[in-house]
Amino acid sequence: MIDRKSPVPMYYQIEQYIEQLIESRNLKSGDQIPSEREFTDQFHVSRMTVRQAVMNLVHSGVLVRIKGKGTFVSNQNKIEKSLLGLNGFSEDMISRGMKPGSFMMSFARIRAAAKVADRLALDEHDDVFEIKRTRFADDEPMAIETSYIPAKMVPDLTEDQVSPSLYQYIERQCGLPFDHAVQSIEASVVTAEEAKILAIPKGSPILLIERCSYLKNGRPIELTKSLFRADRYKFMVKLPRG
Amino acid sequence: MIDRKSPVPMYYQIEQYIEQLIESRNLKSGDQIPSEREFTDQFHVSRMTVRQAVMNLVHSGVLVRIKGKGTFVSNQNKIEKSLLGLNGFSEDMISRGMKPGSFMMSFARIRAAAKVADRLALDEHDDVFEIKRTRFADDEPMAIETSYIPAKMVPDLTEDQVSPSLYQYIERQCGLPFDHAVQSIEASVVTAEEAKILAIPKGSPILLIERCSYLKNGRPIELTKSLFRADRYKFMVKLPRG
DNA sequence: AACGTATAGATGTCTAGACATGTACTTCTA
DNA sequence: TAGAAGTACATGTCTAGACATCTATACGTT
Repeated sequence: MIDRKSPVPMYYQIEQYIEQLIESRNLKSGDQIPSEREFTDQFHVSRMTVRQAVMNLVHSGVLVRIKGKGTFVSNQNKIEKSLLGLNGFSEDMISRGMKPGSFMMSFARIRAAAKVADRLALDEHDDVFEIKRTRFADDEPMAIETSYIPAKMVPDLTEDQVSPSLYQYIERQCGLPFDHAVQSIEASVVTAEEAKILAIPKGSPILLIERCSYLKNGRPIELTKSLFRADRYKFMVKLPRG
Repeated sequence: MIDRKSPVPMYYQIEQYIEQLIESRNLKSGDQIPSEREFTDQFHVSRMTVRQAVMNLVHSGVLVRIKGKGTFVSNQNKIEKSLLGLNGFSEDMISRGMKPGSFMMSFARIRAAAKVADRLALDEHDDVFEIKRTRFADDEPMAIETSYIPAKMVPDLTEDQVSPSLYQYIERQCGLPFDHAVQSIEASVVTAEEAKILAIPKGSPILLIERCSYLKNGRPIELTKSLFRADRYKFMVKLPRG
């Protein structure tokens, strides 16, 4: 179970062992894991080494410790998790218990406008894919979304690949791992045209969300501007301690 | 510097000492902090105790360690940090390069309304402090803020303590460490009364932000509802990888 | 000048204990 | 029967070391 001769530190092997127990559903949310003493006996390592493994998992939110009681698998549910992380529209709607839908209004390869080129750190003459979609939740229009993606990063992008999940295509097919996104949220009121698409009265308040996603290497990979109906959509986010 | 008789653990005292060095700009971004050995000599504690303090700050992103070289203050710049973390109005405005101001409209100890009691996990008959403030940025009204704090958690709260920094009072004076906050952001339009306070036209769009802060022990400690002028304020957030 | 070795000093991993504190339960006592 | 005391066991804090590994530098040797 634990290889003392391995160059992989023992505390890390124990970490992986615990995570694997959770992954394989041998331990479920809220379950108590073996005590430090039990791990000490099981793996023949000192208590401090067990603690190092367990504390790492506590810091990353996988486990929760309660003094005098024990250590438990975090029941940080999916909705909490989705508040913390980077998700596309579909994942967002699913975590809210709604059925996501999408209608592509246009898909084109165009020269990047100055503002877009600036945000995506491109030269003026570089191309981007521009994807305009109306987004639905439970078959009602929820948002208007316009995405820009540098053509040189994802040269073979087609309309078909966008539909299932743009994020998964970029991450898995292209092997470009996401790192984080910076999002800005403003309030505004709809124009007549937007009101028509979203099926809401003229002058209704809307949430204007702009998101720029970055890869692990620091390069921006996607800029998305979204207009959400304010009567149906509330943006939620969980902020860790400052 | 370090009080061995204090019930506050030594590793935590060391944590606060290091954070204070950074706060007071004695240590700047990228600076190397004293080595574990030096702290051991300075505070007469064992190396493992120093490590516990330092590793906590590494896990929370304040410090970065490089094997064989040393431990350094994270150069995650302020604006990045403020996007990721939990900040009060004043910190938020300062990180935007504006001068924060505040006018207290009311400060009272009242019975919690049902909605507030629910969010703060209180009984119906529990008291809360209600703090209503108009917030200014560069001497112009920017937001209307109403905060609720359970009276039993902070029984001795007075108007004077709120003014400099409510967060610091709770965290340092009361010894109640924050863990995270959950924030929801909606768009709406102002009422006549609100428009007057914020000095904007009737029917202007506003950002309605509700924040509930939680302590390390999981208990909610603060509920704040804010109305921000949409023409001046944009909410920004950094989302780590999903 | 280029390369390899030695060394100092930093963090990384690990041990085998100690006592403190909180929780749950049992047992004793008034 | 209610409350106090005890006890088992959990995590929390802390020690004084050990050896490993990595970085940077100094110093020889070729």
